[in-house]
Amino acid sequence: MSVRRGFIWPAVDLYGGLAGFYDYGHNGILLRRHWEDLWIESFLGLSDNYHLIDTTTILPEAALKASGHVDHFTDILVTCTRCGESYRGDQLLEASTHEEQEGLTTQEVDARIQELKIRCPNCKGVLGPSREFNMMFPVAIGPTGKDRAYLRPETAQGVFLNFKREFEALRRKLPMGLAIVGRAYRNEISPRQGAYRMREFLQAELQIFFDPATFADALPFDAIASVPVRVAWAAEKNGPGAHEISAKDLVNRGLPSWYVWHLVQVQRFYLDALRIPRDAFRLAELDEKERAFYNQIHFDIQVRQESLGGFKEVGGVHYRTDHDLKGHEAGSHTKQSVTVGATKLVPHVLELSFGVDRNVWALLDLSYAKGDRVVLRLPARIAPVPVAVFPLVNKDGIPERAEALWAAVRKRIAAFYDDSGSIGRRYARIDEIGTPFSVTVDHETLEGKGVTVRERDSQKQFRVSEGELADTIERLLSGEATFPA
RNA sequence: GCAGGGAUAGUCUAGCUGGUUAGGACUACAGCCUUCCAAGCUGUUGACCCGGGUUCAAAUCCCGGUCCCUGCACCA
Repeated sequence: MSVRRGFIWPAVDLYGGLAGFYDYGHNGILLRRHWEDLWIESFLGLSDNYHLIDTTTILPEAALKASGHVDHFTDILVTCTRCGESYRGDQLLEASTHEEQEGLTTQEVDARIQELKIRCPNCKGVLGPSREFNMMFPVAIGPTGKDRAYLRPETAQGVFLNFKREFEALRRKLPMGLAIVGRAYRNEISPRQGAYRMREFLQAELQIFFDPATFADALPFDAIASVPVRVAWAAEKNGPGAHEISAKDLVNRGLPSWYVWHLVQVQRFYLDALRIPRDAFRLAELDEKERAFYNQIHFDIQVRQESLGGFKEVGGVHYRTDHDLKGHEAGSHTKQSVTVGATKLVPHVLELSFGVDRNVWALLDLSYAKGDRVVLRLPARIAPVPVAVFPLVNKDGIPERAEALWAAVRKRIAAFYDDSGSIGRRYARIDEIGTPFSVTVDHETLEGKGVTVRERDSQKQFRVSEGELADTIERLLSGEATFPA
C-alpha cells in the first residue's frame, strides 16, 4: 500500500536496493512535511523563546570528539573463527578481568585477549582479530582528505555548536530553545524492520537551555498537575501496557516538575494533535544501563504499531544536564557559561527528540484500516491531500463543471481531481491515501443546488453551495467545524 | 556480521523433474456504459533481482553478489 500509493519505499531498488535507506514518494513527502509543520507549530509554540535553526550535516572530528561520539560511538568487535559469534571486545575483557576497559585500540584488545587466553564464550573456539566499528560515516574533506570529519549522528550537536551565537542574537535569555529538523546518519550494523532503523534519517529535535535552579518557576505546572500521564516504568517496559499516573504524582516520585511538564506537552502532541489512540501511546522509562552516557533522565516516547509487533520508540525526552556544553567548552577552549541576572552558569539541556521517519511510519501503521475497503484514517491536518473533486458521471457537462470548481478550490486548498473509472472507484482511491473530504458535482449542481461533500471515515454526505464550499472545507480541516458542517 | 529461508509486471501468483509466443487475477491506462461508494463489456501497457558458469538450449541446474524475511549479535 505504501508503495502503491506513493508514500515510501526502499531507495535505489532499480539497482537492487541499499539497506537502511528509503525514498519518499509524492504522497509520503506531503504527509511528512505536514507532520513537520505540526511538530514545529506545537513545540515552538511552547515558548516565545523557542526557535528553529538549520546547521551543517558534516562535522569535523574535533567537534564529535568533544561530544563523545568519536569514542562512545565506536565498538571494537571480535568474531569467533569457529562459530561466527561476534562480541564487543571491551565486554569480553571486562567479563574476564572485572575491570573497566575503555578506550583501547584494536591492537591493545588483541594483545589483552592473547595475554588472558580468552576463548569464545559460546563454543570455546579461537577468537579472530578484533576490528573497529564506528557507527558514524567518515567523510574526507578537501583534496588531501586530511581533515577528518563525519556525517552528523544526531542533529543536536548543530544546536550545541551554535548555542553562544544564538544566545547573543536572542538577547541573552533563558530558557531558550533551539530546534532543528534535519538529517542524521548512523551506520547501523543491521538495519531492518522497514523504515524503523535507517542509516540516513530525519530527526526533529528541540534542545531547551535552562537554569536548573529556576526552570520550574517559569512553567505553569499547576495547570497540568492533575493530567494523567501514560507511563511504563523501566521494570515493566517489556510488557504490553502502561499506567495512568498524574503529573503531580510523577513529581512526587522524584522527577523534576519541569521535566514532567514537558512529558505532558509531548503526550498532548500525540493524543490531541496527532490523535493517536490513548492506549497506543506511552512514555517508557529507561534505566541507567539503557540510557546514553550523557542522559540523566530518559523516557522513550513509544507508539504501539502492528507492523512492528508492539510498542516502538518514536522519540525521547532526555535530560542531558550540562554535559554537551561542558564538553564543547573543554574541546574548543571557549567558555560556554553565560550570565543571566545575577547567576553565571553553563546552562543545562532538556532535549525533546523525535525520529521523523519513525513517526510517519507509525501514523501510516495506526491509520491503516482494512475492512470492506482500505482507508487511511489520518488526521485531516496531516493527510497528504485534504480534498478531492469528482464529477459524478462523465457526461452532460458535469466534468467541465467539476473541473472549473476544482480550479477555484485549488486557489485556497490543495486539491485532487479524478474523472476516470466509476465514482465508487474514485472514492476508494482517495480513501487509500487518507484524503478526508471529497466533493462531487452531480446533476443537481447543474440546477444550482450545490455540491455534495463526503467524509472519508463515515462515508456520509451533505450538500453545500459552490460559493460556500472552500470556506466550509477550511473550517472542517481546521477543526472549527465538525461534519456535517 | 553469523545461521536458515526467499526473490517472476505496481500487487498476488502459475511455471522451477531445462526447450512455453512466460499463463492468470487484481491494479493502471483508453473507450463504452453508469444519477453516489473498487459493478459490467472491449482493448492496451507492463515481469523472470544482478553477474558469471554448465548446456545445442537456463525463469528452471551450479557459483558469487545484492536486497528482503526470521533468529542470534549489535542498537546514540
